[in-house]
Amino acid sequence: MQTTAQLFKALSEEVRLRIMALLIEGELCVCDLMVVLDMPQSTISRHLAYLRNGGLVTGERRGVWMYYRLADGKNELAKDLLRVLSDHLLLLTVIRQDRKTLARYLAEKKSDSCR
Amino acid sequence: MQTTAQLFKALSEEVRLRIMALLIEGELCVCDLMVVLDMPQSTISRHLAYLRNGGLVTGERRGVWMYYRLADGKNELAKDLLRVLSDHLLLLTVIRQDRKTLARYLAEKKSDSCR
DNA sequence: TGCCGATATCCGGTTATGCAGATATATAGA
DNA sequence: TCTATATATCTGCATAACCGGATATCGGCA
Repeated sequence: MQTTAQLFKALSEEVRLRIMALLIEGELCVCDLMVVLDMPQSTISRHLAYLRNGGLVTGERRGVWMYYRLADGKNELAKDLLRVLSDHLLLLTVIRQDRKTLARYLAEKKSDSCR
Repeated sequence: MQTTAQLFKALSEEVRLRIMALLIEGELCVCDLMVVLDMPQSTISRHLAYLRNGGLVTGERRGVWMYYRLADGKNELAKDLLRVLSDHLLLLTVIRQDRKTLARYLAEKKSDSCR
């Protein structure tokens, strides 16, 4: 119950929805998100912590970088919500814009480096 | 976008999830919810306002009483979420307990009166 | 019109959450 | 071990949301 409310709370914030939408495309590290969303590192990191606690994303350290991806965990509700949500998010202007920014950024970015 | 986040925020609170679960059974007035949830009127009313603003429920005045029901509105996301959510809520202990309390209360309650 | 009960909104106090800069932790490489 | 970089957490402050009691609004009825 507590957990269910927490799951919704994790999704109740614009920045976090934008992060979720970007992660639908595939895993990203914190510095990728900083660039695409143009926000300070501490802000990104704290929002990721919310999503992590809500069981929506998982982080994996790979060398210096933390890569985040959508959680494909045991949480049935999270999975169902994500399916419904992703269809919806793709219709929104902000999200489409973010995706374009991400694509442009990934194209320029040297592989293996984060800058 | 704003609206999407607001929708999740409306569902990010235990009391509001409990209200939603009770309304799945059918429409209820504020005083019904006061009895079942055992909370002061102002609290119930304010939570209903959140749900109303999120487009999740609608209220209809009938005489002195306001009856609330799940919104079957134009909001596609809300509809999808509700479908997913209701399956999930029925598994939770708190929700099952509330339903029992509601059933007992409705059985005793004189029809047409609110007490 | 005037009263009463049902509901919505206001008030104040407390707690949670937002942000951004500062600091701590962890890893890679010299 | 020392340094540099990436990320997480802490700090301080502003805003929003919680709660419950008090007050305002609205409909029904005399």
